[in-house]
Amino acid sequence: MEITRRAPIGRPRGFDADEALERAMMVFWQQGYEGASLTDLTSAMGITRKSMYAAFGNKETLFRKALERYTEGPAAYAARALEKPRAREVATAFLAGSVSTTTRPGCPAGCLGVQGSLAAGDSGRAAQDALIAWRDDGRALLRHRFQQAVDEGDLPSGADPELLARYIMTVANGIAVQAVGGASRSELQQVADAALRNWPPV
Amino acid sequence: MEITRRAPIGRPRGFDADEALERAMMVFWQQGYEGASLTDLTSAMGITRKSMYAAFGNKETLFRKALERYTEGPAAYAARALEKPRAREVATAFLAGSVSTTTRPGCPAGCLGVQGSLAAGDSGRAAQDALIAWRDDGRALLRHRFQQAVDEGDLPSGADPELLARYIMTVANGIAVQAVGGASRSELQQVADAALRNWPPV
DNA sequence: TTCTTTCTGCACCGATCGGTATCTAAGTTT
DNA sequence: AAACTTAGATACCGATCGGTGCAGAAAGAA
Repeated sequence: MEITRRAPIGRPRGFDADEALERAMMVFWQQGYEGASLTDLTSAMGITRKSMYAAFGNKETLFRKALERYTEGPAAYAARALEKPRAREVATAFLAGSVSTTTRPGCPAGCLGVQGSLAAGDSGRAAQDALIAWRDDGRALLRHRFQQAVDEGDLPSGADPELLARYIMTVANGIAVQAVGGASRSELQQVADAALRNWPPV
Repeated sequence: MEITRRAPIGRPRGFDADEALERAMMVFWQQGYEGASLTDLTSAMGITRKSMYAAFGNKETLFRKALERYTEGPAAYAARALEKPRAREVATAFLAGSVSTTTRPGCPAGCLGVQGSLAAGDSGRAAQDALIAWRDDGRALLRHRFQQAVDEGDLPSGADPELLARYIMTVANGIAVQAVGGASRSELQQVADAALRNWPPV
């Protein structure tokens, strides 16, 4: 069985697909799905329409790939937060990550997972649904993590993991909206601190 | 001086401008500024493009008038909340109003002041700025109200009106995002209750 | 009646949308 | 060298965008 990975026949791609995807992610992050035109995207990516279609399919699949990259890049704070040993640290790290990612210098303000997912015309409905599912996934991960904390005695047995997860997600979403409105990192960190002040004691 | 309000010359308008504006508000509420096309708007309003332009100017002024109507209609809970005698009641009523307005049956989920204000292409930037200013206004009103509460001794002297206002606004914005994602009214009211659990005692 | 204004309805404007087609040139395989 | 694939550039597709122009009818004021 030949498993040698041979190079594909033909002229190799002349651009770095990862870097192009990174640039596309930034455009979607700032302008949302519908607000980002193909002209915006391809000129930021430094490639032609044809190359974009050959490499990524179409605008919608490009968006989905950009969202994946966002999850593993700027939004990786979420996965890291979930690994903290204590539920309180999970919540604290999640909100702190949300604050720093939505206010990172050199990146668009706000959260790609929230931008442009609220209102949409017909053409953006699929992207809107994808982002709603994305946020639901994040909330489910938090819920499972908090359930685990209850099982371990890390949270009081009366604590409601579903509610706690929704609460944290709500504050994080609000932080993203505030960031687009120009709120500074320190202002939002104060809000995050305030939101955690009523965290259930062990 | 003649102040008699005489009827304007010419054929009178054949539709109810208030009702047409109400319908337009609903479309903007659901689809955002850019996501709402003139075809969507005028067909919901039941009038032609020409009539719309004659009555409201253009799409942008129509949006601004719809936003005013929203402020005085569905979002009037904010003004009512500010009149409560105690700061705690202000915060409670503000969040409760936010929950009920973003999940009202027969109306789009979410908040017109948040929808479509996060991401925008070039054509939607003016509307985006208008909505950011709208949210800033709301936050300023809360801040002043909480400052007054501090002055009256209704809040502890160490309380930070700026932070409290931003905190409440952040939670309300997050509630709006959650509502678009399909969260129910009771789920969001629980979140609002949780957010107020750490309100400063008198 | 005459004037004025807005009505409805439809065609139309230039611009942009997402997406393709076509060309030549270039690089890597067999 | 032959086969293959991609790159870049440009022009184009039908559809839709926000916004107008024009026609004729309708209704109130002069």
